[in-house]
Amino acid sequence: MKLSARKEKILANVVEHYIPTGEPVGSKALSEKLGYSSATIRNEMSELCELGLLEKNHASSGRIPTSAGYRYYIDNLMSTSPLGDMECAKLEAMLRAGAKTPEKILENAGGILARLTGCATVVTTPADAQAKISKVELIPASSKTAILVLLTSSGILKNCVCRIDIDINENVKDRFKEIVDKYFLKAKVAELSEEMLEEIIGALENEDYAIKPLLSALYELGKEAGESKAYVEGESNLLAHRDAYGDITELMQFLQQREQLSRLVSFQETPQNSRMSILIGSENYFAEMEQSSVILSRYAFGNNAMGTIGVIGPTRIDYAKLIPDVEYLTDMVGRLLSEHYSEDEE
Amino acid sequence: MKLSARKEKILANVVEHYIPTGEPVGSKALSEKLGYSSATIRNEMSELCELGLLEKNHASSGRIPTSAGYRYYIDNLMSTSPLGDMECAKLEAMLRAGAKTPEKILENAGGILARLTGCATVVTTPADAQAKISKVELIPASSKTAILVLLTSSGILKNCVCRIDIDINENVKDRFKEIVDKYFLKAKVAELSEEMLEEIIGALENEDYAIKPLLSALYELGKEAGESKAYVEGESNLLAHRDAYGDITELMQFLQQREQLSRLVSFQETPQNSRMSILIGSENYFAEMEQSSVILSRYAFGNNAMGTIGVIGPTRIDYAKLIPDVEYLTDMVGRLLSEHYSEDEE
DNA sequence: ATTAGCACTTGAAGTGCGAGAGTGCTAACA
DNA sequence: TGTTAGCACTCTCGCACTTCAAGTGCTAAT
Repeated sequence: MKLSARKEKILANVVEHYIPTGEPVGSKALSEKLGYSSATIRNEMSELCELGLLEKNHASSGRIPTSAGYRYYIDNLMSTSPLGDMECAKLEAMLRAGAKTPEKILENAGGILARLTGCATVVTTPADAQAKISKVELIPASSKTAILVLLTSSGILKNCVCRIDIDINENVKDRFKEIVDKYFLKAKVAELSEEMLEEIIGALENEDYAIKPLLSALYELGKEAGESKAYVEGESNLLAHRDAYGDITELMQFLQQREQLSRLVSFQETPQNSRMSILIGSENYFAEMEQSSVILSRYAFGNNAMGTIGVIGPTRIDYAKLIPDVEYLTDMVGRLLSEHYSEDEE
Repeated sequence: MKLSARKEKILANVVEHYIPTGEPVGSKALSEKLGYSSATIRNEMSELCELGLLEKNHASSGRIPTSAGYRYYIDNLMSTSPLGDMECAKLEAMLRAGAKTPEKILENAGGILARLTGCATVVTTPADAQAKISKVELIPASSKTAILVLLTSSGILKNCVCRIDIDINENVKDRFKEIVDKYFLKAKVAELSEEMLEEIIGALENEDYAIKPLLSALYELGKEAGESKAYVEGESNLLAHRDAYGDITELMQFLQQREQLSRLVSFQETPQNSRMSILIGSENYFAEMEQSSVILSRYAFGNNAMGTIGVIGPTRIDYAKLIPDVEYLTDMVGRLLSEHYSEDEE
């Protein structure tokens, strides 16, 4: 669908007026700005309504953009400008300030983005379903407690504490190492399965049966390394945009369900071509997100591991400003994480 | 302060009527219920107002309890009944379901309590400032990355990934172990200080200087083990109680600041006698919490480590129901964590 | 000490009305 | 044929006004 130049001008003006003010825009205001009479504008707007790009709140009020309207605007009309050097430097400094561990980098990034944009942000932990288990360590912490550490080929590291009911002596360690070498090492995390775990446990000899908890825990760690987990930050920022929502309670409740969020984010990953993904209002799969837009971008580090960072706000968020913000922050996060994990460069 | 039996009856009835309905209660309703004439009730209520236990929203509407009113009610008039066996069993099952790691136990408990109470919950990680560092492990993960593990005498375990710019060979390990043994092992985490860290780093010989990041990271881990961190769950539940708040935005924003929350919770720890702590409305130190109440309880496990679990809701929450809920859940969490960590029993 | 009665206060809810913004449609115009 | 002017119509919003119910404080009687 290609609009006439004049329709595009009108659409762009409606969007750009509506986003900051939240007020429906009428024909008169545009007529002054664009030099056509209000009647002409009205005719054009009426057609834009029929095309599904604009809509009215009630029979007689100004027009506001529909999801499709925003979509057309973003894809064809909007121009974004990259962040200024000053701002980049400031963000980088903030991001580096608390960057002691990968978890903190992500948490920090979410918080910074939330403050920067005044919206809620979602951050997912890095994961790579294609990664292979490259290292497993078992460290006795006390006589019957051990720490299990797992490292994948893409640089993802997971660990947990595990309790078993026997002494962790050399024998146990050896037996564990044997099983790990045979079944877990070099295995793709995506290919770990309940069945496989049960098979391994089933094959345990009697005296080795006590190490079952270790194997279960290891399996869990592997699974975790393959699946990214979503965290939300700055939800309360959305309360400031309450006027853009009918009832904001639904949305807030939705944002507290991590599994749902993971799905929300993973849905975006289908378009393989671009790193950015924008879903506007009704484009979102979830009914609770109908009045919201999501701007997502992927970060990557190490060998193929990646996660997502994004903002969630009302459909009338300032796309032109937020898109570069999100983009820059994901870049930085990827870079910081690489610095943390990489072995060879730097 | 001791009230007459009749005043107590009136106060109790006001509180018990106001909590579920949220409506100010007038003299007429009480007169029917208590058998005194409305005028008598009015006189008594007027005195309760002067005592600061009741107040009016506006010159001519029913009375509602003040913070002091709730306080008197809770301390002297309220009776709580323990949870039923059925409910206990259900909660225990839910809690055990996802209880694979200590972190998950806590997260899970927060979520369960939030759903159970319809309020926000706050959970702090276990910490013990008096604990000593009992074990430190350094595990090379790749040529220049290592995992650092720290265990305290009270059973708290912390770990992180650390990157240094030299190969982690036997030499480095030995040197690190030497320093750990000398300065960190058996040290109280509360006594770790920046100065001490700088002193240690200052004393490094040239060739050892590269292990500085390891020492910094270790210091951070020790600090973390001594300080508990607060997490909130179920904030969106508070939106359902919006009518109990003027503007809920302030509160929501407050709940997102982890440092503030830690303070909110640590303030409660002063009364050493009891495990439970209830702060009502203006009893809270923070202005943002003026319209909220907090019910906190401590869990403990292992050797002296403890944390807090609690609910946050409007001042007119159902104390009689929530107090046993919180109590039971903290007990369970303590027990579950003990099962995870304990070495000797079970 | 308790109660009945009465005047008064206050907020909530409903009504009516006019202003303002904006639309759709028709007819005139270049 | 595309554009514009004009007009009747619609809808929201704020304001003033009324009414109603609930509840109070106070005084006087019991």
